[in-house]
Amino acid sequence: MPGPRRSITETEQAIQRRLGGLTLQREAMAAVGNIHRAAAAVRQHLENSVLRPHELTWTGFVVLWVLWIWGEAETWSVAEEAGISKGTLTGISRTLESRGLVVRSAHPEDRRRVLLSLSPQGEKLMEELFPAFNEEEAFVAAPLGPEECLRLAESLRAIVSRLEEHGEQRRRELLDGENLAPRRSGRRPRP
Amino acid sequence: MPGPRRSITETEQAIQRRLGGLTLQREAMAAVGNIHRAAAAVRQHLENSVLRPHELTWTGFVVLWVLWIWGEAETWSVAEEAGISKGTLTGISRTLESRGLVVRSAHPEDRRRVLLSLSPQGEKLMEELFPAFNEEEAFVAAPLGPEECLRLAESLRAIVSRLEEHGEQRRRELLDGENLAPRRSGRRPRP
DNA sequence: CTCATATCGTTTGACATCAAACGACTACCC
DNA sequence: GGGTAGTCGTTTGATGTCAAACGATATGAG
Repeated sequence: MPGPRRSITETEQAIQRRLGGLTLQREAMAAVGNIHRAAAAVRQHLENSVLRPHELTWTGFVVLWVLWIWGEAETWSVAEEAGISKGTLTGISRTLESRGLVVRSAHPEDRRRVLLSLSPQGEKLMEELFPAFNEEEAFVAAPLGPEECLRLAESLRAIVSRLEEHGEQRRRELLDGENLAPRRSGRRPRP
Repeated sequence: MPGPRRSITETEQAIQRRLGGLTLQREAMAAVGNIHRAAAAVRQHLENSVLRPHELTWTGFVVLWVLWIWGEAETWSVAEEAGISKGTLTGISRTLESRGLVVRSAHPEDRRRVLLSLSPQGEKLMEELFPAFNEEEAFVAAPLGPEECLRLAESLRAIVSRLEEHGEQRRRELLDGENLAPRRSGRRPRP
């Protein structure tokens, strides 16, 4: 870490100064802001400690993890669990398959669908990787202690559940009137 | 939300089954796993509610936010605060500059450096965008209540601080012996 | 002054990422 | 049994992402 990086405390003080006048929900802002800071910091650490020696990207690992936990699954379900779009999963699973970690097989009853599962080699990798990964999870969470970890997990779970249950409706309400132009990027209709 | 998505509770039960045999730090795993689930869910919600009508990406917004809070800053510092690499920032600031939201100016004493700041237009956008953004932060954090928000923020801050203080050393220890091949992707040395 | 070394932001190449468009396929209706 | 409406995974195009290489500039030593 080379430069004089601003600490998280300094950042929060600067926010206070900047927002001196405005009336805002400071608690929610602190919580949500720190979720992202923590997620980025933890992801960076895990990528550069556990994953890099195996040349695995974060998302690649998440996909392997999903298949390890849930076993063989259809692609749409894997994308959902991994939190990525189905288009992204196409690329990821292509990469993982080329490395021999994942097997793609046809659905027996519907030729549109594809089933993903771990290869024996992928299974073996996860058995080695997961304990190391968990070791680093414990390292980053060390200052918290078991009880605080569980309370943290519980609070975060409440946020995820809220969005699972009410997020889509909320977005509909917010954007109802507004005419959403189609995304600027993405495939173009043929002329 | 089309398909029968697995809930976060179902996921945690599946993890329990899969890891029945192994000895693991379950509390840390639950905490860290939920940090990422929550971060992804919240980011998705904010992108698709507040940011999309303005055609802003998440990272673009974060960069604007950093400049808004801190004022004019050098690029390396902005990249650090935004949690992205300096190479990525080059692209982002190019995009934001082309939209007239950000101004790039030369450092008065060092012609290698570049200073970034918000344009008046960018300033105006943030004054409009930030309250809306904060409103959605409050929406996602609604089930928690102010005290729980602050406790959540505090726990996350402890994790970020731990990595700020001990992360690099930890990675050095873990990877010391291992010979890290240079990243597969990235620019190649010319022949 | 000169030359080596360090550091800045940019470029590069490989891949990730999203949503819309698409082709292949299934399912339903009459 | 012939259309057609819906759903699957893939392709596409724009942008994001990283770390190493790079060119331009600054700094320091002799």
